[in-house]
Amino acid sequence: MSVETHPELTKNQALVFGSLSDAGGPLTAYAILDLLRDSGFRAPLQVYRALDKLVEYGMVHRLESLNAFVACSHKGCSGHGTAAFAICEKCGVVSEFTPDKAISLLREWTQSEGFQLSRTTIELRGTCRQCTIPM
Amino acid sequence: MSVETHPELTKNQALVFGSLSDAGGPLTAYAILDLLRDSGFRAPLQVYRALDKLVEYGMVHRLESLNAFVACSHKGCSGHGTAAFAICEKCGVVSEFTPDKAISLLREWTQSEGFQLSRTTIELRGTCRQCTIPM
DNA sequence: GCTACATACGTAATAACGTAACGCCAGGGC
DNA sequence: GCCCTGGCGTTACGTTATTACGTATGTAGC
Repeated sequence: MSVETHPELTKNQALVFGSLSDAGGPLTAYAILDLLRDSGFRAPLQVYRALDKLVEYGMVHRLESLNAFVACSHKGCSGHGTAAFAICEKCGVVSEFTPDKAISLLREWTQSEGFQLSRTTIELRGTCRQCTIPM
Repeated sequence: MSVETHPELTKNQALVFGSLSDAGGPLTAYAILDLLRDSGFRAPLQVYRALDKLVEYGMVHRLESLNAFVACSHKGCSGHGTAAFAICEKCGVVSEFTPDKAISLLREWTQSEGFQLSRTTIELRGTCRQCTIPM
């Protein structure tokens, strides 16, 4: 896997990716739509189509437990292994990390079961350090 | 944690749990609502309220990536450690398992980050053994 | 008994999330 | 030119989840 830059993004894809990058955190599809109304977006499908591609390219992750999307924390990321997310329920901050060892244990289980793995979702909910005993 | 039976379920909770147990697989809240119309259910909230409690009791799991719910595979389950789910995208079968080692590795990460973990979601998407090369 | 509180419940309305179906247009291969 | 593909715009719709309000029932304190 190279450190290649993105496939050329279309205008809509670039706008959506820009919103997510600027936000620095998760946004729902409808929040993105609202942000991009001034840029000419009118319908959810415009957002979802762009998000589908961005997720496919590995530049954006979907947070299933939030119905939201977040730009991959690796700059200019063009795809890498499975990521996990820690989501603070107090402040909403999302931290992305790659628990390779845990993921390979999960992969071992799938192999022993004959399960062909295509996508892995790992999301941890809780309270981040900042929000516990904030003094 | 004892092998105690459930907290007494209310009528609605018992109906919802019954639907999920009988189904033997995941159901959406609205699918449950339809199944229970004859039992007097009229509105989504009746289902969601029961599901909230059942999830709290550990008797039902929510599958985030499916927006669906499934009865815990342990009979008379009254709560146990974090579970993971393998979801076959061909046949829809969901297998529950408990990857303790992977989970403790994730927990190690949260501890090193000072993240207070409250809930862990692990969902694997792919194709089950039955559905790969079905002959 | 009576009040205060908590929990479950029923209903209506609405918000939030996601998709199907249609048609248009631009670019590339041949 | 002709066909194919991919992205786009729009309308309408389907699915998932919650807010808000009112009622009923049980129980602890007095």
